[in-house]
Amino acid sequence: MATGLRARMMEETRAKLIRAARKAFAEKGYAAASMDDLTAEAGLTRGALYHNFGDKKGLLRAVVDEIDAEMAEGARAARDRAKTLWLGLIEEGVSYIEMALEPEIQRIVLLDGPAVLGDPSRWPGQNACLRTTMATIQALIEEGTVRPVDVEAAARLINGAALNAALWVAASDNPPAVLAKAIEAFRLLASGLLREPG
Amino acid sequence: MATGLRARMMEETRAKLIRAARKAFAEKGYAAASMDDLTAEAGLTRGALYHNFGDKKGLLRAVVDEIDAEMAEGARAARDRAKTLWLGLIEEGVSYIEMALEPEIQRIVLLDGPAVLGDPSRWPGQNACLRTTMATIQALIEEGTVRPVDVEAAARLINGAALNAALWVAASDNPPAVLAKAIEAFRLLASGLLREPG
DNA sequence: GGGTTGACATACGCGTCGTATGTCCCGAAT
DNA sequence: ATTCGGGACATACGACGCGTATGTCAACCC
Repeated sequence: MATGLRARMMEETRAKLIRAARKAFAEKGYAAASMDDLTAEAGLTRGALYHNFGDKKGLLRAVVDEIDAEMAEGARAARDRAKTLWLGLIEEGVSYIEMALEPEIQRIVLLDGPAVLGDPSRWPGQNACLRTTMATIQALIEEGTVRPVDVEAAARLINGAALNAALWVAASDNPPAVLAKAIEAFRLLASGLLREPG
Repeated sequence: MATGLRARMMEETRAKLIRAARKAFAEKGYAAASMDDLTAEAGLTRGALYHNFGDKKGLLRAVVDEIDAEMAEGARAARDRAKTLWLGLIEEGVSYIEMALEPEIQRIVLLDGPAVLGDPSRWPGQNACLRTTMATIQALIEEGTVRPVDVEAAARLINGAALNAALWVAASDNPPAVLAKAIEAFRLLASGLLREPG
């Protein structure tokens, strides 16, 4: 590949900035995070930031894309561990609920992300989470397990329910107990998609 | 009630500020809305703002509470127009989806609200929307139509799915068509709560 | 090895929030 | 009726943060 020295340095600084941004955005929220402090923490200045990401929103976009990819990867792993495809869909949802308990994901992806970047389904990072769920549902329909339904609509609703549940769980006084209730309700709701109710 | 002149003036300025805030927050978003412009539009200055609402977040809280109450009222009306209680729950959800198509609700309640004020279930304005759905589900369980399930969990998931669907619909290229798909998928999902699948 | 390009630092202007201070008028007490 | 206190709102001020414009130095190309 013969990646020149310039390019390697560039990737390094981008990585450092994204790392610092994940920390700052998660701890203080997007609005309260100072670009001066953030870049200083990364051992750089705002010059590097505006050169690499254009503006503050650009940095958030990069951070969200990275986390989104990690979430999708986790969900896919959860799905593949399940015995059947249908249980895979359930585990995928449960996985989202559990992942969203992490403050970093809460704050950045679920709260600030949509507010600053707009509707998640329009994110250019292609929204890996949504695509993963859509693929699973598509397969379930072809398999005959799930009733024919618009794949994107179902995926959106399922993910929306899961992520919203996670927000609720994380803000509750007793997360473990509430998590159990949320998962139970999620199973019930999801079963509405089944051709033969289980 | 013998409300004094002072109190009446106060209510008037609060109302004027909230009116201007709804407009500004909806059009420019919370972050980009200038308190100077906003208060000027209301024929006042920032002094009135900080006296009545404490800070910018306080104003947003007041706005969100007002809109939340209006949404809950609309949902209740939709529910009461339905033939059966179960159809009432569906209509309530559909009502949320349709209401959230208005940019004002989108921007203020669904995007900026959670980002600035945190998890909606913790909003002091008691989250009228959620309570309305909870009441409906509770009645459905007592009626025997819906399987026993944690009421708050079910309501959170149902509402989350609906509102998330609305975000998707509003951001789509062809809202009417997408709206139909969303409603269809919503019906399916909700039917998962039914004791006897229909 | 000199010129060019690009990555990043530094310096500045502009706008905004929150507060501290000032002003004026309603309402009550005498 | 006059005075006085307090509350509602206006004005003035300080601090901070974003984005841009300008500067600098090292890496690539010939």
